Amino acid sequence: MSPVRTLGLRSVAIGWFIEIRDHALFRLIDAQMNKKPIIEPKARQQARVKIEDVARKANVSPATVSRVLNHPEIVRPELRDKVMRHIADLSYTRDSAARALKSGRMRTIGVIVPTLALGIFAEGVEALQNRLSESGYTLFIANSQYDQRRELQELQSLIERGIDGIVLVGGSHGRELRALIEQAAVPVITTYVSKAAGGIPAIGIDNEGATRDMTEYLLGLGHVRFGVIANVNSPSNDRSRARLEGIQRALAKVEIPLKPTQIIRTDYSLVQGRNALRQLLTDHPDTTAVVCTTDTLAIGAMAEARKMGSIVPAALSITGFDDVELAAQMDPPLTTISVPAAEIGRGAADYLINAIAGTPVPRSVLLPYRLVMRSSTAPPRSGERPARRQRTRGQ
Amino acid sequence: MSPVRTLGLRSVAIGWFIEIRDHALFRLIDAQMNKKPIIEPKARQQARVKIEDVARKANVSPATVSRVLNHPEIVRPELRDKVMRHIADLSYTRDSAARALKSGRMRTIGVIVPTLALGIFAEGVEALQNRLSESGYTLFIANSQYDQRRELQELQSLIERGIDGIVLVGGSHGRELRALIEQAAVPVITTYVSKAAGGIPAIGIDNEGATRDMTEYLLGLGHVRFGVIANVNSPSNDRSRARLEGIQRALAKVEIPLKPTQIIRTDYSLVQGRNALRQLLTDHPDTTAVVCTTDTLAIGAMAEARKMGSIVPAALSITGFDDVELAAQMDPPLTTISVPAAEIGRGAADYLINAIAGTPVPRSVLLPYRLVMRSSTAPPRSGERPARRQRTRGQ
DNA sequence: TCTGTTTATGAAATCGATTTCAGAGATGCA
DNA sequence: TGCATCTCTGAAATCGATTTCATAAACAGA
Repeated sequence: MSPVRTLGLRSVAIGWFIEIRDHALFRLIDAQMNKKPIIEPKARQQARVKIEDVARKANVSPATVSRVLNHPEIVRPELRDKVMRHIADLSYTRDSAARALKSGRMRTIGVIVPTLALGIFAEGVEALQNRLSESGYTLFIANSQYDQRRELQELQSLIERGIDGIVLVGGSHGRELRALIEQAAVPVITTYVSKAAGGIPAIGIDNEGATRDMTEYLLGLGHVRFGVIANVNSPSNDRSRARLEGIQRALAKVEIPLKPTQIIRTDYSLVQGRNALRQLLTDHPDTTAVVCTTDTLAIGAMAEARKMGSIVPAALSITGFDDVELAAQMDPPLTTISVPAAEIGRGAADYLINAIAGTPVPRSVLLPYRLVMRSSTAPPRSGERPARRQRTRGQ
Repeated sequence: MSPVRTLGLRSVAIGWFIEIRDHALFRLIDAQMNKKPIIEPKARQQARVKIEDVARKANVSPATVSRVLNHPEIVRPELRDKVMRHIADLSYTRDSAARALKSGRMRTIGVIVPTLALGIFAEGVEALQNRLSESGYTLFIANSQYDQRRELQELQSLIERGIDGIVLVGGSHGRELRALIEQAAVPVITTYVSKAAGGIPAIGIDNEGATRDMTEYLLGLGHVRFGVIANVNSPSNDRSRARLEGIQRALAKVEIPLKPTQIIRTDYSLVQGRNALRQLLTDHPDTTAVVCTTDTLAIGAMAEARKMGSIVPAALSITGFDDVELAAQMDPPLTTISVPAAEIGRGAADYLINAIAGTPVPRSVLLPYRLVMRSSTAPPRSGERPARRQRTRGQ
């Protein structure tokens, strides 16, 4: 192919319409034009056992074998047994591609999570897979690294794969993504949130409500000088933003100001939690309560507090969000919000299975969270306002 | 269907051959016989755009459209552009089932991990998926919950799906599983170990060597009274067994006895680590070094040590394995073995991609681990033997 | 024994994309 | 100009399982 032709194609393609260049197929075409070696299909190593082979050995027609597999009750028992024996003999398995082609069903669900590094997502995916597996579905997994553009690409790839349903995380997805889903006419559900943009059904908890509760609990203990550590840096993480809002609302309601410097906006990691707490206590040494939007940040904050000589909870109350396994084992154990990740995963699976079957399904499911009060929180040492109730706590 | 017939089939089926009952297809048949509603295929929501539609609109044959998509360089540029335009117009995507049926390639890899709850597996899967995605592959995920029987079932399901390659974890897999893989003629690689039964290629670290190093390091510090906490209860977890063996060999070499009561055999969890340490110190109060086969156990052990008033590392050295994010943030930071999980995932992906393409591939890959010396280890307070070198350590 | 019904099975069409094979048209050379 | 060669495109076969339709066999009732 001459360079001129390539140029011609390129300019035309760009000229028309920007979306054309994004078309999933074209990315592959580009790859091929650039001679990036796309893997060559290799000849099948050995003849696969086909339904016809079974049929021949059992002296029946392929149709009968198919019926034994798909509608055993309409085949005469002796014949059925004979066919089953031969199926086992040849250890025949059906070709799912052919099956999917004929039936139009892949029996496949896709999930796109921001990352698997978060235990809470890993747990949800595991529950999702287990439930799907019970119903004969298989799970495609992809991760977006909190990047909406990448989420869109992965989704495109999954849709091309012909998935029957898709599980997303969070409520903020671009219009492009919603259009893609709509056009593919694939059932979707988004998870870990209670509602999503564009009317996508959701299953999860009320993140804002949870931190509002948490903040009110701390207010109830008598705290007035708050600090917040929130991983709100990635635009697609609406969970943490909702959590931050919950804190802000609860404080606004009782007219306690929260200055920008009292909110550390950061990314997600233990080390970031450490740094955040250090900065917080440097800027506002009189802080008595730190609300974190994830346990990881809270655990980092606790580690740093210890290092800085600030006793938790006597001098400083710290709270988390997620209730990871470690939270209960910290010293002191961490007060946090428990998120029913496994239930979310199972619920998402059930939703999609029903939606695919055409069974009526609820639009969205709101699951309860639990405020788990442990010993990382206590009344402030000397409340400015009289503490409503003095609780004694261990450690 | 009459109950008699059902009975007949059952007894016959059981009578023949136990393996027959395990055949994947038969599980589905059972489900259907029991009238468990298997999801009914629903009619396609809307007529999907087919290659023929594009061909008609562009006034070419389906063959040409296919060529534009698969071998663009052999189509005349003007024609190619026209076809591409119509493809974009109709936002046509090919039916992957039909494609897979014709080409015999699904462009799909399957992975079966014991669980995703372990960060180290989640990390590996994430790296695996990312690398595969770059090459146009999609990843099926399944988990075995450390159950070999379940691993076999999931594998069967994946093979029926027509996967082009399979990633496993660990080196101990039943003969049935190996037979299944062999028969399906699917490239396979197992991960996190350096070698596997049945000649399955592996990519990972030398688990035994790692704990041997760790133990020798502790011996070098002057420790002689050891305790071991090992999650060796699940039969499929050969990693932890190898780790336990590494400890035993290192001690045997210097003729330090390790009584059965000095080895706590347990499951995998933080709480189990706590309990194990308590029991260890109850039975052997003079223990100075505890080697754990995972960080989670070690972290649990550290928490319990603190609670029991045993100062780490002054009174008790504790070591882990995996180097999870938290390990470095503990107080004191945990001495452990760093496992290159992401590298393992990437390596597995590369291996399979090459194997599928027919490129020669190495049989196995041994990756280096790192012994990360932190402050949870120190010379024993009063060495029986003279400590070779006194190190001062923080905290 | 014969007709009408039910039941069980086989032949053949079908799903959608890919690819072989053959032929139409363009081009090169004598 | 005529023949050979090359390039490009279309018709049709193909992948493997499912399912409709038709038919053979079995059976009931008269």
